[in-house]
Amino acid sequence: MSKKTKTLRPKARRPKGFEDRFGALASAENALIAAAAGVYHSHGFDPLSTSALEYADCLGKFLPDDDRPNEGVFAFTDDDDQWMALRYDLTAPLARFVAENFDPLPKPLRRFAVGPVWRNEKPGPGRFREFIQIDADTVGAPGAAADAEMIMLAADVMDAAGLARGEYVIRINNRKLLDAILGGIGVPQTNEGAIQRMRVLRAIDKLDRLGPEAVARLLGEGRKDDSGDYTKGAGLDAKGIEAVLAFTQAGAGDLNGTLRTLEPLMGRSEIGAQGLGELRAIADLLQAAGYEDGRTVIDPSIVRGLGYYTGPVFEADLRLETLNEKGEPVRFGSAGGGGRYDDLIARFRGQPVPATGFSFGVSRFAAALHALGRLGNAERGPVVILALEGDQMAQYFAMATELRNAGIRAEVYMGGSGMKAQMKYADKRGAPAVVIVGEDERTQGQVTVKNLILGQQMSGQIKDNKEWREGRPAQVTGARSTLTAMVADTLN
RNA sequence: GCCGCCUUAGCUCAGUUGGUUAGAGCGCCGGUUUGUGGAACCGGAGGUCCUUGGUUCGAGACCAAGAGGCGGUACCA
Repeated sequence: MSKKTKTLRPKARRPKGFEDRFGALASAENALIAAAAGVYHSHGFDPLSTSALEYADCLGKFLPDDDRPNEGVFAFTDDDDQWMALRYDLTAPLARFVAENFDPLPKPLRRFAVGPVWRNEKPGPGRFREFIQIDADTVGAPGAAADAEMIMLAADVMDAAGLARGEYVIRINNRKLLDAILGGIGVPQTNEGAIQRMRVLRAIDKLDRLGPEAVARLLGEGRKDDSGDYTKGAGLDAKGIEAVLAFTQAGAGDLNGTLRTLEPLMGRSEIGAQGLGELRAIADLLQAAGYEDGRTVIDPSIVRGLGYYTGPVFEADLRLETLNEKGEPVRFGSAGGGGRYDDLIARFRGQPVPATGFSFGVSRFAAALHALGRLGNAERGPVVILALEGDQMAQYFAMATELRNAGIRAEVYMGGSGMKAQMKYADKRGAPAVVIVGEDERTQGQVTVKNLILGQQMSGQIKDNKEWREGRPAQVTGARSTLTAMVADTLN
């Protein structure tokens, strides 16, 4: 044996895009989930929990000919060689659930769901490989009223999440309008046309980030970005590019104004008229319900990335500019979105089942709040009961129980360190107060309660070390029987 | 995936044209204070200078490759 044997230890590290959340961020996520769930539940949606894993084909991907179903999902083969995949959203599992249990379910089915979803993509600010979504969906409701409700729900969730008016906007569009435009400029209803249509959607999706000039190139031949990377375009001709861009820029302040601007662009297209009619119906309902106060706009440049949408789509955007540590603006993407997906369940059943929903991106929203400096301080810590005498633990536990029964968050110090370390611990935990019962107090039937917040304020004024040490500021001693009252008093 | 920038203590960063013992601030730990956190003073611990290879008498510094991070771009059903 050599003098020094090197111990091989695993390096503690975290996979990229899988975030630990602790303290204020974790509390914020929990609060957002509770707020959104409250909104959904109050609207009559019932909770549904489904598993993290699904069969890959049920999630809507075709099996691969080689080793993985798709780059975008985490997948592996089960013992029986079936492809399993972690869910990448909550909508596909809903479709599977509905198709599997169709007959006994009430229709329309109104359910909400919350949980982590996983996507194997490159992480970035507000983009994770594991993140929490909370969705509400109505299945079996064909009318525009169901879409309008989803949009109002989205606004309600933004309100419940603590945003003020003007800090967010719900942008609404309809996939059918774009279909009409594309039909008008000769994009065929073939496989090739579908690819072209997808490219157009992706190009439009980049409008806010790259601007109309770059998007025009993406709609046409293609674009070379600053890094020299080339992106193949959708191959539209000049007229087509102009038509698409004109469409995306047709947004005008209010709902009615935008609809009037859009009308002539649709020409005689039947699908266009249908899309306009749906938007009109949604707009009327939003106006009647008072949601047209800047919270909702029709914005033809909103397309949403997902391919399964068939009609109205919408997106909840933060209007606050977020900056990173260097003061540079950061794009977080939308805080939530949704739309109508009438064909998703038909995939399983063969007959159309109309559905519409909204998904709130909890993790991204919390990350944005964090970047905005809106999370505030971590939750205030518990009252800490110092464990000064090892044989008195039962008494300390009894005190903690008394405090809890009075609705006060409290804990007994569980470490093995001395009084000074216990005080430091309480400080680091953000404890508002500590309860001190040592031999002195115990033998006299008393307790000491120290107000850590007041003590901290007072420490700023005291210059002399001895003075603040011996002065024992911000603490009171009283009879053991008055513990709860003393602590409650300190907390006020 | 492609392009660019970056990598020195727990964190933020210094580190002269390559020169011998690698620094600061903050944080952490301890002491002043063996029953008192937070101010102050004093002290201490903590480094594979990302890794490997090369150039050199000599590399934290120069070169190459790799890894990781950040940003952009693509993908995002």
